[in-house]
Amino acid sequence: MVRIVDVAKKANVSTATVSRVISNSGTVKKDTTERVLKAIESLNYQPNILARQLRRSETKTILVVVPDITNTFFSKVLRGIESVAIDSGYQVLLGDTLNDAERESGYLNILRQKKADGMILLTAKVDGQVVEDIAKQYPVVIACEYTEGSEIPTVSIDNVSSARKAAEHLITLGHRRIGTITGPFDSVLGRDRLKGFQQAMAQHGIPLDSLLVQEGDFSFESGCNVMQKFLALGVPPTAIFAANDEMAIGAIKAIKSKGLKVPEDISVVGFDNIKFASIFEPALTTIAQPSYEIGQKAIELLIKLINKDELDKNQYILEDKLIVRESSKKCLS
Amino acid sequence: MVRIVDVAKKANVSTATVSRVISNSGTVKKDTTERVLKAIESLNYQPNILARQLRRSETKTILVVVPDITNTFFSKVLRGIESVAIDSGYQVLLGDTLNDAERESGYLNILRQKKADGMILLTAKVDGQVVEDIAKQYPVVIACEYTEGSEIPTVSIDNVSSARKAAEHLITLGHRRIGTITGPFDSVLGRDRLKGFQQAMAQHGIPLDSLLVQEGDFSFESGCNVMQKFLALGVPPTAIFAANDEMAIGAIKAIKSKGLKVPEDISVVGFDNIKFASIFEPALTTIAQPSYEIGQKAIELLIKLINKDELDKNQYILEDKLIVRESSKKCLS
DNA sequence: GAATTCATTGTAATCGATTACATTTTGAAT
DNA sequence: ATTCAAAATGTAATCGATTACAATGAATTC
Repeated sequence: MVRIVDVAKKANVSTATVSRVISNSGTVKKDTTERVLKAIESLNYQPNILARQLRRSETKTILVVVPDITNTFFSKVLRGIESVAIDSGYQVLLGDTLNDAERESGYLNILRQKKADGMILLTAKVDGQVVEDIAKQYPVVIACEYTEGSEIPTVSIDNVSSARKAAEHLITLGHRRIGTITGPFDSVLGRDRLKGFQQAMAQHGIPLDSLLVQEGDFSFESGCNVMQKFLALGVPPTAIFAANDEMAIGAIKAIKSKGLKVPEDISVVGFDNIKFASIFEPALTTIAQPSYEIGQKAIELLIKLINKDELDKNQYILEDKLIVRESSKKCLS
Repeated sequence: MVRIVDVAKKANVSTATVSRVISNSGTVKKDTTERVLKAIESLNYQPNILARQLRRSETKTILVVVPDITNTFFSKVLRGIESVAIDSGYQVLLGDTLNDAERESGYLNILRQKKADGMILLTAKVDGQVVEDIAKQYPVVIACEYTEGSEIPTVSIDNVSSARKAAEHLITLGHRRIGTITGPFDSVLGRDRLKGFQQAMAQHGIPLDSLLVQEGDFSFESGCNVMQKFLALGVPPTAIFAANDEMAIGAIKAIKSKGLKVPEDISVVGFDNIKFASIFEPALTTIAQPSYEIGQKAIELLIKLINKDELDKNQYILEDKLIVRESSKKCLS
């Protein structure tokens, strides 16, 4: 292995000078620089990043904790994160929690052990206090989710108002008996989207039927299962608001397999606008989150935190958008 | 920051002893161990991984280079990799190349700089020789793709025979005029799947119409575009073999938008069996790759390489499976 | 009781780059 | 030619854990 001393020897300078050349400090004479560069080239020298990291105590790595990497919403956020990261000289360490709180907390140690300079959480299942504590000591940004009263910088859409918007869309179409497949109650996301749904219903004076509020876990399967329960009710809902697209698609599959049609018999609205939402048939009416941009903004904030720059604010709310496609329609009954 | 010397001082031992306790060397007396553990606990000490890495010159990190993280096939492979990695004490550094060769080669430096102990490539767009050279110096495993005559360990299915199987399925159904949407010709994957297709046609004595072989880039959009070209032909094909599911779904969308039906008018077969293949309508006939297992096997091999264990063989071919669903049907014309 | 072995612990070198501080060189000013 | 500041370079400490080697002490053997 070629070390900095080897380069120094070859170029007939000290290691300090070589290091200066590498880091472009600008204090090295032109011909010395050239000599060093030539030596680096001829030895095919690559600085040992570990040594640099130890000395500078920085890793140029950030940890991204994702609940489900196979969900294209998250993978798009991740892509936004990664591309800004690379351009800023950072690498991305991946943590896929499989929606498991224990696994999630395991990843927190990576920060404590200084294996990453900061962390972006795309999920927050573990105890809020634990995250708060970590965030006091290390740079942390939460994306997608948002915790009230927290000091941790956040990038997300306004989930409550988006969910309200989605529900209002259905109400405006004349639906009254609306079922909702929520996200897990132990996630803020799940709770917020339910809250928005409830607000819309309340504002239009529609009483809430607790049978029509069922918890899902953001998976296709859970959407399917919950919908089957709805369909088994004496009076099934005429419309469904699902807290994400995967569950919405699951619900539609369940509806279809009962011989019913979407949107003719039951309207369905999803959330996220994953890649597949527009491809699926019927194309899904959904709330479009600016996934890529959420990722970009999150990493920008994180890098500012790492550099101890001031943030102008703590909570960045990006614009969402209701995209009306084929899966929702006027209520006929 | 708490250092090992702080713990040593508090427990009244040397740093060596603390280190021994941490690494479970088993040579430390019971009550000393307890004393050290207590000190670690009370100081809330976490070893600085950077220092350990430098000293041991290992990072316990592996780099995974993916062509497209939003493709659920790759994210499932990635998930397989990550779960085995975590269980073996490794972390995953993510490299999303966006199908760009330049970006891909940028990631290779991570290995050279010792920021990862090894690498798994889920793509290989860069010059084969470059990869070969890297693989001579560092542990590298290629998954999904496979290069003939290479020394680099590989995990994949037999793409040629799988593609042949898919094409034969269509031929057996009576199709003769079969179009294929290939992967990019600069990827082995694209070439291998085309080769399988050609073999099947040749074996059944069906002459190849070069108009019916069109290059795609594995994206939904390219599937759509190529299909439109096929449909504009004087005699369009009665069946399509697409080199991955995303393109197959794109093709089906194009077919439907012309007012034609799948499989009644045109049969379509895909490749990969992504999450969405069974959900889409018509459910996609496709080749199922054991994505999760490919990931697991790849990381197992890589860890063996890192530990300089012997591999019993260099190329692991996993079982694929033709899954016949709704998108393919007997040829009527 | 001396010699030997083994278990336990300590001392200090080491990984390789960075950088504070020290020293030398350069060039301008007088 | 001398002085002095600025520029360029060098020396050596440093980051924090690991580990080769050394040292100590206890147990065992003869």
